[in-house]
Amino acid sequence: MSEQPTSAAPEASSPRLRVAPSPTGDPHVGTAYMSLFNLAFARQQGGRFLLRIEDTDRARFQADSEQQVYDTLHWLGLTWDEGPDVGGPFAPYRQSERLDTYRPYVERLLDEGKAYYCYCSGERLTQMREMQQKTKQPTGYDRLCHGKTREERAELPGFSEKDPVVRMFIPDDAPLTFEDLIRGTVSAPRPDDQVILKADGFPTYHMAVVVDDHEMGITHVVRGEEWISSTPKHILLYQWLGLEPPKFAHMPLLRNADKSKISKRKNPAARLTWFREEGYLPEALVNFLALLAYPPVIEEDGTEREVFTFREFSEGFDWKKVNPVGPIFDLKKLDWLNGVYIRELDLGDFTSRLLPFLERDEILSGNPSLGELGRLKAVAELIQTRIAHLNEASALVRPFFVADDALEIADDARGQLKEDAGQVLDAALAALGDIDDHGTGVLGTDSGWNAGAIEAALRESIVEGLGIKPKFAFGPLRTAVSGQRISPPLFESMEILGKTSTLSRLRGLRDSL
RNA sequence: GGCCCCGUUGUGUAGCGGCCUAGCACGCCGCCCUCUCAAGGCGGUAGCGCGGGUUCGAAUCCCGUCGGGGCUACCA
Repeated sequence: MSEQPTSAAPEASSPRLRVAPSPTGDPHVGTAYMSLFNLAFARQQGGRFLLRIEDTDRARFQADSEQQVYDTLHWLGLTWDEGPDVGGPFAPYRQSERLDTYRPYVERLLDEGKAYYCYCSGERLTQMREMQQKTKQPTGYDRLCHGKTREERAELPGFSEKDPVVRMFIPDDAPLTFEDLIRGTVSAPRPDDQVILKADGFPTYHMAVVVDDHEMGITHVVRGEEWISSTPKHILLYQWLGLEPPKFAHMPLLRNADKSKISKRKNPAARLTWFREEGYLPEALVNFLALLAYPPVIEEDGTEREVFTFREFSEGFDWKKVNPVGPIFDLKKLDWLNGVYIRELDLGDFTSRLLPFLERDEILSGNPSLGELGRLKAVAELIQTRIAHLNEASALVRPFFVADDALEIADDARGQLKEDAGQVLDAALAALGDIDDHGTGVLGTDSGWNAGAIEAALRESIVEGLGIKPKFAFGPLRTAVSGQRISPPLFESMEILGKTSTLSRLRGLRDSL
């Protein structure tokens, strides 16, 4: 193309990076991973980060996928400066809307003999490939169509009546090495005559990516390692078109436990939406993703710190520090990190992040009352150190929001009860019955019914009075109050439930023995 | 099959010729704390794939080998 948009292109000092997912299903964790590293560098350099939708594969296209990409990346806080939804100086950012853009580039390559039409049928290509594999030949198009007119080609077998595709005519001296920001000098396989324009008129990835990256002023192409082998095709296209190639950084691939490339089939965590469903905090996931293939932050005193913000990650970012080894996507550390972030949340924030999960699990409505929120906050404080995922909250919170007579006693909790359970419950009923639960403070907030008083009364009557060890003394009470074998701290739970509810539950279990 | 990328405890990493009897984090195991479960504290387990070189000296450099992965589409 003669009039390249050099005037509109940004200064060399201002990097422009992009992530370019395909809308072919649930957004992939790899997209977030690539976005994170792209963004870290872009922000550090004061450059721009854009989102481009690569929807050239019409067969695998899924309409709702694009919106999911927006949602999940927004959720993670990995936001873009230009994209299909927000626009930008190089719109449109959806390849299906840029078909006219690619055509002149293809025409030019055709005119100059760097590309040619291919009329081979799919069957012929498949057969050819199988034969090559069988005879242990390198696979690749055999150039049957090269230099032939449609008519000449039609005489030969394996001819397709459909519109022809356009293929690159790869020269013998095609450059096979390039500089990679992460790996240094990299050599890649010699390409075969790659299709650049499909029969349906859509460009393939290889054509579109080069044209778009150029037209959008992309300075750094950061993508997965799987693209190393096709980089020579892209470099060749840049060369043919007289364009300056961008810098390349090929990130290691995330792996399944068996070390294969991470896939949705083998790993539920390959789906980005999964993390939100499971109750992971976006900041924890971002931190975790950064830690894969990248070292911790080094403190002034030389110690390492693995918990850090995106900002810290971005400020110290260096391609040289990226480990080219593909990490196994092992969630253990993410679970720990998630707990760390959960504990760091202030109580109000933590409480409100619980809401969607409690609504989903039908513990609270989408519009809880002030009283419910107050109680939830009190419960939240008790469970904040006790959950690693937000979706674990429901089981612990539920007993606080069910009617006393609707509380279910879990089988394992009931099974733990010993013969002295009745005796313990009776003693508790008597001891707690004596506590005055009327408000005594200025606002009626200080009550005799508080965890300290409850604990003192129960210890006196059961531990000291009956001589039962604390561990066994409180088990039946826990079962009565929560219906569970494990629960938030007992005395605090009783305080939150209130005297009436607590006694009612103790009596309920007592009566069912 | 061909081409390419990669190789430090179970996982993620530090290390870039002597500071390494290989550090850190997670996990796992044990102990402490304790009304359950967590959280927290303390301690422990486990690694340079292998074989040759180079060198006074190698996890660090070179070669080979083995192993894993990716690509090899009118998918990205």
